Amino acid sequence: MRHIADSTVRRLSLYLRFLEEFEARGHTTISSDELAARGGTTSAQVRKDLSFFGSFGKRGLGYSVPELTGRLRQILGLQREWRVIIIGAGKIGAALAQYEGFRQRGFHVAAVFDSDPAKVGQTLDGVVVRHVSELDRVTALEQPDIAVITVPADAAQRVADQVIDAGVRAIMNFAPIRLQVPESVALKTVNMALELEGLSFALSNGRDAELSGRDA
Amino acid sequence: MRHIADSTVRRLSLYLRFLEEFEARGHTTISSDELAARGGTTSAQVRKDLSFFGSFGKRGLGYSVPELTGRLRQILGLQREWRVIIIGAGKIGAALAQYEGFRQRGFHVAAVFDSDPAKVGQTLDGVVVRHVSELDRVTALEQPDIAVITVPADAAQRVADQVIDAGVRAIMNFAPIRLQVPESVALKTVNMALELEGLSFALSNGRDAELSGRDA
DNA sequence: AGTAACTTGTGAATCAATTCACAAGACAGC
DNA sequence: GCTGTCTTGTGAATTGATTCACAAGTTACT
Repeated sequence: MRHIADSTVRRLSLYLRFLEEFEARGHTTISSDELAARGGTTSAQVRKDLSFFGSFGKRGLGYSVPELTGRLRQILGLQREWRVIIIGAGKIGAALAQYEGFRQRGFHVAAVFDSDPAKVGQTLDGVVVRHVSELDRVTALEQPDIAVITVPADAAQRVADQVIDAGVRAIMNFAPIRLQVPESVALKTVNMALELEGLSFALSNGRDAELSGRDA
Repeated sequence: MRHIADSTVRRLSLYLRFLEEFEARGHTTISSDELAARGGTTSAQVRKDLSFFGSFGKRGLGYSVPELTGRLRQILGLQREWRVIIIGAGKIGAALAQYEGFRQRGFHVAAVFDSDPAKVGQTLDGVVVRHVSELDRVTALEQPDIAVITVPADAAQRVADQVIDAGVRAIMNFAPIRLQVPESVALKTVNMALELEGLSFALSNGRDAELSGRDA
């Protein structure tokens, strides 16, 4: 398969959301135009995004909502359940552990770890917080797919190395640091301060220096 | 000023971080090459990013660390303090209210709101949670610059309209929904589920369908 | 069966971002 | 002050993403 841009994958996720809404409302078909309007893009963009993966529509008719929903789930790998571990049970880690949006979409929080003995043993939405010393043992047992790192910046790289050694191939990093990971490991970093600075820039430089990012 | 890409602004924020590290270590000058290596990009990219705003370096020498630091702060609008309000004192709202990274970078949480009477009156890191019915009154008084929206999806648009009416010109949205805002309002949306689905895609499609996003 | 009204899928064209490559400036050593 | 070594700043070239535009299907209607 040829290279798929991150922006394309992000839009596919959005399309899936909208399709689920349409499905709930009983619509059985949808046009690229309707999907585009809902997602703030153009019909050509929608068709191009889908064309990377095949031809799912019928000319003159549009797309079957259930079929396209299924295809997108398949493309995005959402047909199976992914096992997630969270390392760092601070404010953000705890919030994520209890976030319903994850479970709903098939991301199962299999374990939560922290280095603070005061936090170990606490229960977050049914999952007990374990001490990080158990990380290797539990990881070997649970075979998690994704590690969410919500530890302080100075511990993040160490934790990343550890979970990669243990076989984790996808990391979502909330520490404000650029993690070094091998080519074979997928990495996404969410940095709140960076986002806020984007807003600060926009406010300071007016609407001419417009945001071209994820939001229109 | 001509249009500045979101990706450029994001990199400028990163350069600023690295400069602060270099400054702390006592370095007085830095080359575009060093900055690039630290940020996972190329020296040409660094110079091009900076060139949108002026010429801050000396040929043969590089950049003065304190000077470039100051320039970047100025460009990003970080010389002043920004007043932030958070609407929604749930898990994520509370975590953000107490996040040190904000304060450190000049983002001052001026007020937190929630609609749940049980939450109203609680204190988050020195800020009392107020009832949303006070939103208009407090906003008129405090004149916040940025609103962080951490309410459920079905309330997010209503809250956005309300703060925009009240004069807020930048919104950071954590609700999993596409907010409609006027051209003149800067908007950033952070959607955790979307990010996780990006990882799910990467895991399902191997390293060929590589992430081209913020992480290398 | 023929016509009109739709809508997809996709090469070609355009627009945007990144990388190349080099002239021009700055300093150090002699 | 001349030579050699750096490193910036920036047009030009390249690479990548989006938009255009239209042939090719599909259905509904007559």
